[in-house]
Amino acid sequence: MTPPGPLGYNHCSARPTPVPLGAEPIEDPGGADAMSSYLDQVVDAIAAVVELPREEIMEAVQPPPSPDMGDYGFPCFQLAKALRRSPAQIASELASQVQVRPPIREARGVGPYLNFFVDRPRFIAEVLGRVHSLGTQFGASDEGAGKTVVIDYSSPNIAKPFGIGHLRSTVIGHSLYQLFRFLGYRVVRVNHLGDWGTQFGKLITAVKHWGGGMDLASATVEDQYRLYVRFHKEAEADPSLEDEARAWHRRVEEHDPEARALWQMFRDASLADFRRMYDLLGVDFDSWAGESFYEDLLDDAVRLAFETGVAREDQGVILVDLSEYDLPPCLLRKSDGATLYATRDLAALLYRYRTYQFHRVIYVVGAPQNLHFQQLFAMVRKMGFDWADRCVHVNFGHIRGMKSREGSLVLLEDVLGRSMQLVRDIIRERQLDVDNVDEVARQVGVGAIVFADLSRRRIKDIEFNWDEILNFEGETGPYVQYTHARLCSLLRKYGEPVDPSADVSLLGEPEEWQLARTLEAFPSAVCRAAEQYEPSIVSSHLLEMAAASNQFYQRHRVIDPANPALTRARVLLVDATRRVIANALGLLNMAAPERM
RNA sequence: GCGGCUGUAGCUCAGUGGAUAGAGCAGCAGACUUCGGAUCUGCGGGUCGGGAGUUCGAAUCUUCCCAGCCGCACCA
Repeated sequence: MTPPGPLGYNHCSARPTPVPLGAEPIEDPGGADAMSSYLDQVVDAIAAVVELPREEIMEAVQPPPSPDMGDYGFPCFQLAKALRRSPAQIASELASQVQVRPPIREARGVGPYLNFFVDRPRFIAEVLGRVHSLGTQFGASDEGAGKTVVIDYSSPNIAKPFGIGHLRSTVIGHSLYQLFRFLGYRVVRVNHLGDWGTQFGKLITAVKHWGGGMDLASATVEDQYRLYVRFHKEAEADPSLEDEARAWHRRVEEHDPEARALWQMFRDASLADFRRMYDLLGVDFDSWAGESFYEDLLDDAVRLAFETGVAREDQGVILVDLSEYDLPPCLLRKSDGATLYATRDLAALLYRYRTYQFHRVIYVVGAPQNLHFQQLFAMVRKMGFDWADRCVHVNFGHIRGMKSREGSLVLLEDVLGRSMQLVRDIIRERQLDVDNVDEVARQVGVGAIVFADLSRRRIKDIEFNWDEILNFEGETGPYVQYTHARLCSLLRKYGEPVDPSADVSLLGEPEEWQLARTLEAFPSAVCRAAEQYEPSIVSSHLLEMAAASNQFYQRHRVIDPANPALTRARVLLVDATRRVIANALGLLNMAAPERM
């Protein structure tokens, strides 16, 4: 389906009023594009000499491939066609015509491009001043004030243990929570637990058949999982087991005491296990209203579907015809009277709108359920609710190489455990100066797994690979965290307070300029990430900042007793970098340890 | 069969219609006798799945193929 448009942001395209010359540290509580005034000035300069709408110029201006070619570039191909002269000729003519005034320092024709150089010291001063004054709020905004976003994520089927496959929804959803909160939205985190349905009937059937000697009260999730796998194995030979499972599920729905007690037991055991994993991940929810929560609302939902004239009875089932949306019909009640996944999701969606009056509801659920959500949203639209277009399915590719029904599930607990152990090993082998080893092992070990997941665009499938996920070098979570820790170490060594009034015009090295530019671009990366519901935009920007930081660090000495002024300026840059990296890590729900 | 997603270096992936398609991993060769080597530098490696079209300009947009994955009413 076509996702609804962005949340009506004006954040990313907003043009704050240009900063007057000599302005003091910029006050912008919104924290929007700090330097868009530079782009504005460039566009103004072009607009004054070219017969093109401002918006078109804005669209066309882009950064040149190399910093020594300029800071902003305007391609002249289009003009060449209209003016019947070569683009290169036009570019150099325009270069001599445009008004060059601060903060633009120079305009130059570079081949077919009209390139601009800005006042870099001033640019750097503004970025660093802004980061210093806004701190953890650099990149944040209040565009979401008064708006509520409901995010449904993680939402595991708790008849199975927490597998690595569940991780994607959990970390993408939690990152979106951080992003939207950062942009000022009120965010309601909902874990729509899959604690209902035939899968529990299967577990009950399995325990009835093969769980004779099992101590049900102390059964672990692993025991449950063995039952689950065994059920699917046996059901291949004996399909009547499936009927039995459906019957047990119906008895749960009908409040049969025995069925209910068994269901409750399985649910409690699973939930305890899941909570342990959430604690490890640092993930929490505002609502744990799972499918069972909507039990009493199912009849109402089906009734409403009837009353609005969208549902009808057909051959013993209740369904909603969606042919007008080119979608297959959606079943709300089976012929045995039991409800389905779609029924519960419909009830949940209606409940959520009533309860939260959301500006947007986001479902972070795998791409295999694309059709399901198209049907769900089409159903509420057909029921006449105009908020149907505020519902978004944020889908993602699945993790391949595991089949939970066959028992080849990779458990999240094992992955996190091995990752954390690896961190401990590294700390011991390298004799690193870390006193809280367990805490750092958790931060870095978990961070590695989380980052691996969030650093790819969410739609892509992931092939699970131990070697790859346990590699901490290159474009990885530990790499970024290490960069941060090393900057912190540098500041510790410096030992004095950071001086926000340091003379940053001394920062003339290419690596310093490059680093400042990546810091400046952070707020707009945050915007794009939220607009596209795509945390990987934050992670790839984070990698850029880390790379720029490491290149700077490698080539230039920061603390130089012989040059205190330069030291102060570089310390300010280092401090700003460490702050922005920490902000970005926070948006990915990763810790920023100061030593590791 | 119908629909959707994906296809870029050996592998994993970036890539606003614009300048010489970039990173990391793996491989090889290197780095400051002082700020942390989980770092940095260099080298090799590309029919951007294929064809056609639109455009001054296409990895990017349109269309037709091909391949892989996913989905298509009594599972979730």
